[in-house]
Amino acid sequence: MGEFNDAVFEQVKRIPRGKVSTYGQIARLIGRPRSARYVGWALRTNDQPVVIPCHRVVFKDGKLAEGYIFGGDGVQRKLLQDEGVVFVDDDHVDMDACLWNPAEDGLPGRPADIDWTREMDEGSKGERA
DNA sequence: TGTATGACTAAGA
DNA sequence: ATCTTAGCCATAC
Repeated sequence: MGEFNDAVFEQVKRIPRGKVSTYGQIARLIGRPRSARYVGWALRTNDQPVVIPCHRVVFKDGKLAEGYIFGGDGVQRKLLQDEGVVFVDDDHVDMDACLWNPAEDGLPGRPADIDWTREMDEGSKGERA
């Protein structure tokens, strides 16, 4: 395994029930803002249902990954809905209401006024409008 | 060893 | 909304 994978799982496990995160958001949290793609790869190689709530990780636009491995089509959506996640249609989570804000759950040293819902790249990291 | 390949995302067409 | 391309990590062969 590697630090990258471990860091991914560490962050995914922090996603609270009823909320979702995105691949890109996880990537930024572990300091690899350009590696969103490999977050999915990490989860792929270690699907531990329940222990690691990877069903709470979705696309930035709220869409669910198509080739979800847990059990097939619709399973991920059902899991999320059971947790209280709201869907705007069959394939899209209501990101406006359900996107997890990492700065909200007592993370030390992280200003609460950073807008984590916005994409950031290396250059603008930590800056606010 | 080297290469191919993915549960992504932003930007441009 | 859909399609392409670049970016860049861990694995499988």
